[in-house]
Amino acid sequence: MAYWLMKSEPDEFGIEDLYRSPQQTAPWDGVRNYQARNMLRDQMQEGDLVLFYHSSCKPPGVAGTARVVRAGYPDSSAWDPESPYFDPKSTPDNPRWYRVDVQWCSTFPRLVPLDRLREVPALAGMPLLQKGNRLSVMPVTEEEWQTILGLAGV
DNA sequence: GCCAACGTTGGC
DNA sequence: GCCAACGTTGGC
Repeated sequence: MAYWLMKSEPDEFGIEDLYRSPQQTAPWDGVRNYQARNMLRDQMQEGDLVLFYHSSCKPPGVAGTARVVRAGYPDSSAWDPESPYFDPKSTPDNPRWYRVDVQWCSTFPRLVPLDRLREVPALAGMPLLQKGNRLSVMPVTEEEWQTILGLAGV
């Protein structure tokens, strides 16, 4: 089983939106970056655990956890002309983009802010904290996972 | 709103 | 295949 961190803007889709989804489950779609796509398509497996990160908000940080309940499958929003994620280069016969389904697991009693993550030496290697990193899906080590859950007080 | 960093596009 | 221009991300 692997651990991941996934970013979402809470104005668009935050952990409360996942909590309120049917079966507390939602597709994680709209990822349009090849590096992230490869992880969604090739690596993320049912049962993997996810840190749900809130970005582009005040303050940004880890808001809770989720679980992958369906491994990578084609992101049909790419061939929906009505979707903001429409990409005419992706077709059902030759899908370019992928998504997974995630289910809500926990909302932290308090968000663990990005500032706090930066203070912890054990987390210094996280891609999230590297200058210029823009990946919206990234792997997390078990040690990092445990450290962040510790910071969240859970 | 700014801007650094990075990815993508397209002319050549 | 290079690289300048442009678009996007996301913290500040």
